[in-house]
Amino acid sequence: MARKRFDDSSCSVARALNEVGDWWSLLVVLHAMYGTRRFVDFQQELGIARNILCDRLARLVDNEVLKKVDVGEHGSRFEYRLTEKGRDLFPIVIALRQWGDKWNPAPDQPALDLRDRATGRPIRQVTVQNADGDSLTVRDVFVRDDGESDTHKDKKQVG
Amino acid sequence: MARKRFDDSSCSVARALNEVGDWWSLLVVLHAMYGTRRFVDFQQELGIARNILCDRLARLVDNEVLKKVDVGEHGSRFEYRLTEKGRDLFPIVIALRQWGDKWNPAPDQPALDLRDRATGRPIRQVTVQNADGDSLTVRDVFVRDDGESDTHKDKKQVG
DNA sequence: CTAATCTGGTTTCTTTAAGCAACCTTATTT
DNA sequence: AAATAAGGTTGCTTAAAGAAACCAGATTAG
Repeated sequence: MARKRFDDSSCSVARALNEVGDWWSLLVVLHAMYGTRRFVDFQQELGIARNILCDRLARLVDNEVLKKVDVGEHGSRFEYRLTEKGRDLFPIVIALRQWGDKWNPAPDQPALDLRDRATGRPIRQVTVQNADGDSLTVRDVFVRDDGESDTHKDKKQVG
Repeated sequence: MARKRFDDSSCSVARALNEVGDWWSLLVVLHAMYGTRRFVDFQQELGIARNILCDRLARLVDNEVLKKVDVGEHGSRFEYRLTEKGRDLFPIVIALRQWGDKWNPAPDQPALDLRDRATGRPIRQVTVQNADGDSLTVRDVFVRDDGESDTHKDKKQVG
């Protein structure tokens, strides 16, 4: 597995995937959102190998998605907490969850029922929206070229 | 790399990552959204090894994210097109792009300027919203337990 | 009509990462 | 004082990723 790196890619999706796009990283972030903070807890909840967890935590800390906090009464006790950058992954995690619930629902259990703490009402489906808040599909969006004026040329479709 | 599978995981995020959570799959989907449909085009645009591309395309087809269309005049010409399930990954891809643009902006190029085809105005930041359309953070959301009544117990924080 | 090229792969080989288990060090608990 | 817990590290095995060569059927060029 000589993984290809995307650090230098001009595509921000590729660069994002470089930081959180492997099998474990987003799950670590997800569990951090659930409230998990300790090495052993991540390890047990995820069933991840310890050396891999070490590596992932270190990379997430390097990338400033997590921060390692010395919470040791006398050292040697740590917590991994989400940074703002990490918390900003929230829409991505939720969108993934909703996509999974929609297209690969668990055979038995119902989907997690996520709600607004303030009102107790369910959250909305995560969507891409225009300035008015209307949901958009792939086909409704185009890439505006760098110096594009008001005349529309061929509008490229895009993700 | 004896990768761990999450097919059977009760967590829909894990199951989603099982389908599109590896380094290449989401990039293939992204380029499909850009309009790419042919094997060679994916290969050149992504710089992916051909055998890996084969594998990823096959898996995405298996998972019904893509469909393989025989567009051959006399066979032996194929296109890979997004299914509805695949197109439904749009918010995830856009959220990833926005996250990448925000936290790891490309040194030189500006971020892609995505706009609503109908109005020409920029799209919004993808967020998690409550029923009224207000944006929510991790802390604003909780998991409602299965048979939870109206009395609130400990509301678990969640992603 | 033949040779070159394109498309969509498959095969082989090498490198590297994932997984597992054992071990280790510094607290803290019993 | 011995046992346990936290947070790793080390070494080994397995499996996946990458590179490059090869291949067969269709198309195009000469």
